[in-house]
Amino acid sequence: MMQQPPPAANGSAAAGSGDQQAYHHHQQSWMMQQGQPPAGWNPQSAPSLGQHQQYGGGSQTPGSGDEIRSLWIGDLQPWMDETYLINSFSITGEVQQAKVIRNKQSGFSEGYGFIEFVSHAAAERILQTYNGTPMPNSEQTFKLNWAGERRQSEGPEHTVFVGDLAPDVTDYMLTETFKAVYTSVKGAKVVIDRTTGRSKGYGFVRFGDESEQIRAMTEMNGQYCSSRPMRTGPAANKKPLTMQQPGMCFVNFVSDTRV
DNA sequence: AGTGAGCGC
Repeated sequence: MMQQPPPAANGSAAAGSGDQQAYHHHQQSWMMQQGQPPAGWNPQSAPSLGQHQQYGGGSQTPGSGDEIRSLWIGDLQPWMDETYLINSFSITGEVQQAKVIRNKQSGFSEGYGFIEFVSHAAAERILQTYNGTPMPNSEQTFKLNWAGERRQSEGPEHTVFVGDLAPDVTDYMLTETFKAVYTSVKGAKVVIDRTTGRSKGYGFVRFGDESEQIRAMTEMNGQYCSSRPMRTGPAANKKPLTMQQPGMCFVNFVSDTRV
């Protein structure tokens, strides 16, 4: 059944063990090029049907086996496979295996996956260190979270839609642009086309404070982020907080003033 | 161009 994993996979772990806090160099890579597959990427051999590759060994099961050692990772581009994920964290020497979830029919990546580390502590360290930092060979940043959880539910949030974004605007830039003005900003997300890896030119900013959200919709309209003025407006809420009666259409709280 | 979306395909 389970044979020894390829030596190469474990080799990196061995090499990286020891004291390695040199995780990454966190730079603002706003100026990076649009995400492109690395040179080695071969589109012809893209989806390998039926092959679920897992790298690294699960041989060493340290200490308490019930603790969560896996992280969920999202915003993956089609060319980001298990090897890419392993390599992304191999410097830590703490990654054990990675799995990209693929569509069974097409074999294409679903855009997310799971990475297992040697321990809960290791996984937590990686989560803290890497989340939100630039991914190798990509303009995107790591989107990590604990496996087994649903999306982070940080309570009720108030969201503003932001359009007309310049192509280089990242989550970080958008977040900071609003944070500079509004203290309750929880984060921002620029919508990325998963197939191209490029920004769709719009995104969302989440506020903890509703009054700030309301203000931001008008105050930030026309303000610059990167090279272009933004356009702000109410965000259509696709995840209703409560069940609503079917067929019953609730009031529009905000008049649609976007043009 | 224009209202994301992500837990084991």
